[in-house]
Amino acid sequence: MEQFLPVYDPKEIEQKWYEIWEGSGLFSGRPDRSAVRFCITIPPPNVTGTLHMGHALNLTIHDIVARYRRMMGDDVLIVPGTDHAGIATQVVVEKELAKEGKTRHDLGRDRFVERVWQWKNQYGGIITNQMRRLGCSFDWTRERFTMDPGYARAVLETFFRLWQDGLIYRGYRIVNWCPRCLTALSDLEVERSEEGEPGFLWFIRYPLQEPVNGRQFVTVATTRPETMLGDVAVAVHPRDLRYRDIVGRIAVLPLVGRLIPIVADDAVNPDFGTGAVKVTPAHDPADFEIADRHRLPKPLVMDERGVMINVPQRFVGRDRFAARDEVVKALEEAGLLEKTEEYRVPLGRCYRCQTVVEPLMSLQWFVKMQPLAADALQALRENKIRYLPDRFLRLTLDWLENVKDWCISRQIWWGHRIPVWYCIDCNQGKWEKKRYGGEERYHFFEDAKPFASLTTPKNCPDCGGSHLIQEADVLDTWFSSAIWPHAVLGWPDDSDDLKTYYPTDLMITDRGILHLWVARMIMTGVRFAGDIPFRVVLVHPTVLTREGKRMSKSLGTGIDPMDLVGHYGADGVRFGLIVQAEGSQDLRFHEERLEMARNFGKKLWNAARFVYSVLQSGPAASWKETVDRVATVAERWIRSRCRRTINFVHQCFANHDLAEGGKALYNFLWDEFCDWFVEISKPALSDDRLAPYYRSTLKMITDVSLRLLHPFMPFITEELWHRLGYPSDQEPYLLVASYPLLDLFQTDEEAEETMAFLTQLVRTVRAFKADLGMPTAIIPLVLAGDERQRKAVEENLWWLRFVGRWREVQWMPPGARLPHAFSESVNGAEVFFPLTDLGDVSKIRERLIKRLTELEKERDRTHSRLDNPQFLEKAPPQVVQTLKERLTELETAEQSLRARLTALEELTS
RNA sequence: GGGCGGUUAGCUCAGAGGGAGAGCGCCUGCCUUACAAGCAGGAGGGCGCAGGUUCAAGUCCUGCACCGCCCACCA
Repeated sequence: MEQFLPVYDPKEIEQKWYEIWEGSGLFSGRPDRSAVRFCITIPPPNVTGTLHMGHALNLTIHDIVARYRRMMGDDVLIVPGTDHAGIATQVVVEKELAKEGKTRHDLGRDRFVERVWQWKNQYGGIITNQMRRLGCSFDWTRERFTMDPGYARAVLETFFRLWQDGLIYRGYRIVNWCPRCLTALSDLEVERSEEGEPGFLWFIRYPLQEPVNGRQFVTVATTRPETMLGDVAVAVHPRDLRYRDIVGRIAVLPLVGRLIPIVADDAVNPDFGTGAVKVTPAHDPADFEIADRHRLPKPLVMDERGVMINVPQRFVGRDRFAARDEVVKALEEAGLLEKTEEYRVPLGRCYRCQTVVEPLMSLQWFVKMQPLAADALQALRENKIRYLPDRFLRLTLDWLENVKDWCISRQIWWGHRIPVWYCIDCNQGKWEKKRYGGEERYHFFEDAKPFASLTTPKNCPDCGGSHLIQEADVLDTWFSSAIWPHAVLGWPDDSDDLKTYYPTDLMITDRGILHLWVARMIMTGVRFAGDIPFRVVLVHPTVLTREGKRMSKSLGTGIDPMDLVGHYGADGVRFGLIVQAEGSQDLRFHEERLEMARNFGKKLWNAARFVYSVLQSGPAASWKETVDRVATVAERWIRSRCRRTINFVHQCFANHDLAEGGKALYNFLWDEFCDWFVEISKPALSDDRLAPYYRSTLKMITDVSLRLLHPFMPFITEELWHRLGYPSDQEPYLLVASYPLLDLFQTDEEAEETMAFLTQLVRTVRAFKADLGMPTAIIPLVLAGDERQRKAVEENLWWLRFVGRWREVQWMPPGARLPHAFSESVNGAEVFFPLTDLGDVSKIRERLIKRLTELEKERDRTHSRLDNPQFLEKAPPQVVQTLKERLTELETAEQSLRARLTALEELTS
């Protein structure tokens, strides 16, 4: 056994153990072993990132579960990895370039992508090292990155199969466009605030070409007047009587002079604004559909940067917001602005850079979602995947039932380039060279014919020509993460890992990415890997600030978990976080909880130090000898309590209720083991007849406790386990030691009952002394009670005197009273304090009176319930019975309380 | 606009039909030979509001209020 360090220093032990563990290879999955498999693929964080509190909680849950299963003997595989996070990473590197006064276009595509790789190689390890610092026992030999060659192959394969199944198409649609990132975004990548953002609703008069029944113009309302330059119609509801006579007539588009029809369309809400709406197909999704229905053109009036194009000279080249002001001004000048109202505008913002997203018509790639959603829906309806809490299943079903096609193309450079090529020769007249974002490139029209290929083709499959141009766009990052579980296990190859570990057991995630990611994994898993990707989706709380706000770096409300690890140790952060993650409630993070966890660590350390010194001080009996003999009540009690704790913790793991499990261990170790058993063991250890057995019990309970706690606090438990000399050839590390099972100890009702009586006795005496201001005094006692109680006290007097600071105890028969003494009753037994001078008894009197009032209240309540004939008639007899017993108890307690009060008065008068 | 959560001690949260709980914080006393990041004792609650069901309601039902999340093209 090593020498024991005097103080607990997390820093010293955490790094050491992680290196030893990782070096031991015990984190690795072992398909060759015959064991129950347990596999999780972690949600890969962005390579660009550093860990935030949400990750810390997520990873802690992963690792607690992983360590538990490993100790239960399973073949555990937790696959870690990172996501290339297309836009996010590109934005970071672009910012770096900006500092050098460059843009990505200065470098060009290839050099820029190279630069991102450099950046990834330099900083990509930060976040995985942070996982290590947290203690995550993941299989780093299987670490994956979503742009690794193998993974890229899986991504392309997925695209290719979708292509072959006819689920990929290209076309003009209104997409969410970020004019800063210069790319399309999926609906899920756009953030919208609940109540919109402050803005205006402008009412614009569109003159009619010819007056109708005296009407000169039609007024439309809009929040985006600049888009009117691209209007192709005015629409009204077909049954709107106000406008019935102008439907089919022609209006003159102000500022432009274009003649546009007035059409009737169901999509118009007659109750909004004036009931007449301008139709701008290229810049509004609803208008796009109206235009389709009425065969109207779709002119673009804004380019990819949000700059006005194809508009009258006055507005050309203006930014969209400047153009807005200018259009309003021009309308005012023309006397066509009827009025302006303040209005909250529902705006979307880019989830990466917070720029206001522009609905913009552009040529994009889409996945037809319905067939994929159908696959997922079927699996979910067959209850193949359990959601915890299960309400999230409903949410997912709703989303899948209403899913819309997925825009998967992104106009950025960092990502998986879409494996589609165009033949220049076959597509004559269907392309042009175009400057795009400062870069010259081929632009293929909607009717150009591309082909998909898994490898870079040399020749056109149709004409054999070699003038091939690859699609410039890359795939949405979520396209590649959608295949994560099977792809990291080796798909599309039929690898050993895939065969062994797929479907995985758990998906542990925040609810924020339930659709963005989890639902899509189910779709691709079912379709391409032939089965659901995971059996259980565990949705954990979202970590909020203590005020209940979102944690975010930009708001300055984020907390760096690594700072916390520095302060409280990884064990402290893990434990402090997990006990806060109760239920499915969001978690308002309180650092005080980490303090609690750190204190717990120190408590554990000191308890172990005590056990260590005890084991040094003399021989321990074997465990067999210890249990085979007639043991003391305290030993039987701690074994019984320990068994209940083991049972409870297993249940908690089964229910994925880790907070409860952690708290149960905290309570067992602190309240029962440290506060009682360790104290009781002190006098036992100075008794030669008991010492060897108590050494043995302390050793055993400590061993079991460290095992139980290891998943939650891996470092300190491993360290203590070694310092106390528990490792063996079969169990070299606590990491792979067996998790305690129920058959280790037996429950012992009798011992628990006796101990409840004895500890209550001790507490009562302590409270009495505290009230008198003499807590450390050693006082004599006289007890009155039945034979069992007398026997219990006498057999345990050796420790009762120590922990309770009693002097001597005299015994009287039950019911007997010691005259001129104050008394308290405990479980029907009576404790007398034969003190000649009680001193100041005001506190005692106060307490007695308070308790009496409470008793009276409860007695009255109980009484009136028992007086109620309906209650007696309808309530289950058992309930009535226990209530009757309760009443008797209350009455006795009240009597003795009154007697005690009287005695107190007599004593002090 | 629709949907889903939440409202219990000063704070963060458990409790899901029959005697209101934990941690932290607070008060009092203790440097008791593992531990003052500790030990011992204690105070503190109309369980959001209003109805209803029931012998019995934090607990079930209805409505309302406030907080938070998700979804939706209402310009």
